[in-house]
Amino acid sequence: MTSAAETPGSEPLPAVAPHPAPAGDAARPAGEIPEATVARLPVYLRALYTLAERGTGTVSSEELATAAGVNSAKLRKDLSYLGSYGIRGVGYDVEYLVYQVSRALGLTQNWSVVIVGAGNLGRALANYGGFATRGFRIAAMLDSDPALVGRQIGVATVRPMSELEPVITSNNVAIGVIATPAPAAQAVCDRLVAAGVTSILNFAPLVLNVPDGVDVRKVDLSIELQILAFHAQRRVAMRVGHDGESAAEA
Amino acid sequence: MTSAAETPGSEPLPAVAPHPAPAGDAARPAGEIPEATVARLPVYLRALYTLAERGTGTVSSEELATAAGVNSAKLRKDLSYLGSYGIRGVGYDVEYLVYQVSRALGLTQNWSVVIVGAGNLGRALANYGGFATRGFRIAAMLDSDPALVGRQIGVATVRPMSELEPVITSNNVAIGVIATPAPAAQAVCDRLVAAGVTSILNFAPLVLNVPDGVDVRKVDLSIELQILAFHAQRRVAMRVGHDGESAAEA
DNA sequence: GCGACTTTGTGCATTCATTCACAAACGACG
DNA sequence: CGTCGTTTGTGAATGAATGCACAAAGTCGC
Repeated sequence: MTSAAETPGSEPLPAVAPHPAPAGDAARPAGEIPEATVARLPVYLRALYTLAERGTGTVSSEELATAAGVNSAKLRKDLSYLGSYGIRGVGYDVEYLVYQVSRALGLTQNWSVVIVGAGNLGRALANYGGFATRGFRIAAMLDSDPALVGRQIGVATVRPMSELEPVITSNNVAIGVIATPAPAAQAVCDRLVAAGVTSILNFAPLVLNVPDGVDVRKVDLSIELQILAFHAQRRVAMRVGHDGESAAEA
Repeated sequence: MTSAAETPGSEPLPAVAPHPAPAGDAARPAGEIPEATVARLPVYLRALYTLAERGTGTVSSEELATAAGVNSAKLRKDLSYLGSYGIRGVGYDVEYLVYQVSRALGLTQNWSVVIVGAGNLGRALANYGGFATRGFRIAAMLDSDPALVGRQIGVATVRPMSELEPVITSNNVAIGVIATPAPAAQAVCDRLVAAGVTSILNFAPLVLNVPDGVDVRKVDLSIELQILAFHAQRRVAMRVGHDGESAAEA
């Protein structure tokens, strides 16, 4: 009973439906998925992949929520923005939900990515397996350091910065990853944007300036650590405060 | 980043509060700082450091907000949670505000950090300058691979996993960074928690299970890319919809 | 075919976050 | 010393996200 979870009854469930929308599930309410939901969909997707590998055919919102670390009402509401893909009394078909979430996230098409900066971080990214398996292809890896150019890193070979524009246009690259030191990042960003990149993932510790229509997300180790420090500090302060006064409740 | 920028000159400005509030008291105005604000404080802090290096003495909420990429009302409200540290008609004293934000975030004390996993990512972290300059000290770097043990990476030498517990207790480590492959992460996490770590920064692509009282933040490349893909897809869909082709829905 | 049981999807209340808009506070200047 | 322009700090309004609680919709046993 691992697979064989075809949609019961009427709908034949197309394995892959790139463009055309089947009349049945076109019930996207208004097309608008809240940002907070979008941020959680990849987490659900990963949990679903894990379940699928384990051979699970269907999963309840409760189980999936636990696996994803959220509460079940939130998960159901999140999924409801994509459509009504569960079966009451049963749960969600894992494979079908994988497809629907992937489609909602835009992962049914392949995305080409360039990574700029082949330092430690760039290398870590290039070697990170999670890229290819989710529909992201590293079109090129670039660095301004001649000593690095030509080196093979993961599946990519480091190329000189001069190839940035041609690589982007010829591969139709929409996503750029900036893994350079901070001083170089804005200039790199400008070149990416000028070459047509509209989505940027920035690892350099600064605020990038981009024109409207360009989407930037940042990943910043230092910021995450500082947030942790804040909570750690507060924990300590609370403990001291409670111990100092009489502990009312334990 | 050398913090030894020359003093702005206008004011001597001691390390503690000048006029408004008495020095170093623990009397936080109203205690609770919203989570969203905490997440932005490090951004402000970095912008402030940049301004300080440039020799700027005071900054208005408008300027600082621009530098940090937020709107000025939000910035003022955020800062107001820390106290009333601006001067009306003038702005904020940069150095003073650096101190206040640092204190709010708990960065006036030093935090010891262990990094588990000396692969590409772990190495990138160890070489990342942003650690030491913000009050974070790498107490140790650990890896289970004997081939890596003993290698010098940045300021740290890779040690065997067996030293995890002693290092944590003897250095009073409160923060652990997990930069291992996903399959190893939960076990590492359990050991960190058992050894007394209460704050964890997780780079492994899975949801960690921790007891109450332990704070986990995750950084996930794959998730960020997927969020970018979602928006990129929507941009394309909108453009197509406008041009006339009817593949917009679903 | 029917009732008991399970689980989804969602209306609603509540909490959290953002933004507006303005009075109060400040320096400058004559 | 009073007026003027500037900028903060914050009530109040708006908007987004969360979580509860339950009806609707399904399965399963008999």
